[in-house]
Amino acid sequence: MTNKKSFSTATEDYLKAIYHLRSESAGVSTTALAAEMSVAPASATNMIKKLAAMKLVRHVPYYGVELTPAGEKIALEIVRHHRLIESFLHEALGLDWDEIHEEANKLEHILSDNLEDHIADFLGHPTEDPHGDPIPTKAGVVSAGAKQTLSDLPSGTHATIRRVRTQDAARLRYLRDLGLVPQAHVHLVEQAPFEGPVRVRVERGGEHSLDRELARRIEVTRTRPTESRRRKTRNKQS
Amino acid sequence: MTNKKSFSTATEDYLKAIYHLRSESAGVSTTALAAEMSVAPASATNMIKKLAAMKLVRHVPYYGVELTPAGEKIALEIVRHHRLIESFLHEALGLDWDEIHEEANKLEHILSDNLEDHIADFLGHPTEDPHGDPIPTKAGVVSAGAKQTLSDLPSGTHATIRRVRTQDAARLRYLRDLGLVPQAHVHLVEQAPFEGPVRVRVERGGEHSLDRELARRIEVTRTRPTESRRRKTRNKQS
DNA sequence: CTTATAATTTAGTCATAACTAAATTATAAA
DNA sequence: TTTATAATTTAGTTATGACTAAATTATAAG
Repeated sequence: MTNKKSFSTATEDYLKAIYHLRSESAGVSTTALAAEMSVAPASATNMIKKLAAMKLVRHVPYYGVELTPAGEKIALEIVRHHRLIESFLHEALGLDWDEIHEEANKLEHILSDNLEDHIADFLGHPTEDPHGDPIPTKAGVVSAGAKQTLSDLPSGTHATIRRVRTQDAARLRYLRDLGLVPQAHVHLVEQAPFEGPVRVRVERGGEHSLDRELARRIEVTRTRPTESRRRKTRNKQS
Repeated sequence: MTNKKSFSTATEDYLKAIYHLRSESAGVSTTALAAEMSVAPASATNMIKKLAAMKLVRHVPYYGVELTPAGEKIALEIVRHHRLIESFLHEALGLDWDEIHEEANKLEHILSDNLEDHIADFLGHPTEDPHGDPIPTKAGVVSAGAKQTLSDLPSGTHATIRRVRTQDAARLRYLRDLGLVPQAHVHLVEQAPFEGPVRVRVERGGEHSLDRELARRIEVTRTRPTESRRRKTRNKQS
């Protein structure tokens, strides 16, 4: 039980990147991986070969890579670490939600099992981080996202924000200032045609126009305007 | 103001080790440094030359190294990080005091200025960590230790434990079980001759014999017997 | 004053993970 | 089908920081 293999920071980062880039259809291309890692394509090729030798990825030259079960296990562990740390930094230490991603990128690699458990206990075993990203369980189970985005909603509908898919600090600050954070209730006022902006009213906030690109990064679930919403009181979801 | 140089983990660890090994008199020997770093002497020599080239240490071949002001500044920053993290892990997350040293050894290198500040705020800017080790200020000021140890106390005296100078997990667990932790009040029952054991009674704990070697690692300040102690023991001199 | 021993340094290797430049393969256009 | 372009891989280099073996320097004993 003491034989928990240890991998380099670089190895873990590549596996995490592949995990984030993967899609159902095809493998992850060398170029995409290199871009995600901010590294020259040749460097990615090199690393891919090492990962393949370690049986953490499958590599079909000129086609792409995909994670093996062993590789995915490590990737999920890192993602769990990352999101637990983000939650902790936000909840316990009051870091802003645009600061936590970069910190977590460094801390995720040196989080011991023991410390991970203490943090999870402290937080009450959360299932999502401050951006609404699901936190994999220790066993490696991730709750499926597959949500609508602000960009998909018909105008006139109401929704609750569930997840904000960006780690860009400037965008995150902007969205926070607008009140567009997970659990916020919004009313979709208008969808401009021709991929134009989306107009939303934020409960307890103003009305704002959002770039379509950004709107697509905001995942929501539709909600009906509730009694409590109309009365401006807190509402409990079932 | 954005130009804060960044050093490798290895560099920081060597500087910290030199800081811990330094004495007023002489430089730190290559062998001692290599031992502290668990590295071959030749590796230490190599690193010393790099550190000297970076003007972080002064090196007199075959004599030893010592930190330059620049090197000491970095060492103190790492020591501050280390002790703040130890405090945080203990206070906020409830890790045992024998677990925190190893965790802090990893975390100290990747603590951002921002996170450091948040942690210090959270803890209320403590001046000592859970072992009683002083936490350097941001400016690099360390409160002097220079205390008596349990080994120096005349028998019959009372004292308060101020600092426990070991990071060995097993010893720390042992001392904690005996109640020999900072702020604990003790009564020195007997000093056995010929470097024999030290017998102490711990307030709200039992009476124990401590190896002289270990006793020397426990720093104390003399205190007069408290009300509660006097009522119980009815035993004084001084 | 030599010599044995201990400490230290030098020299040369290895592994990791980045880089550039050149070669190769795949894909799309003419 | 040939060819231009884009993607990918190969080859060789670099910087860190560890290692061993050999050479050097300092120290203490006879």
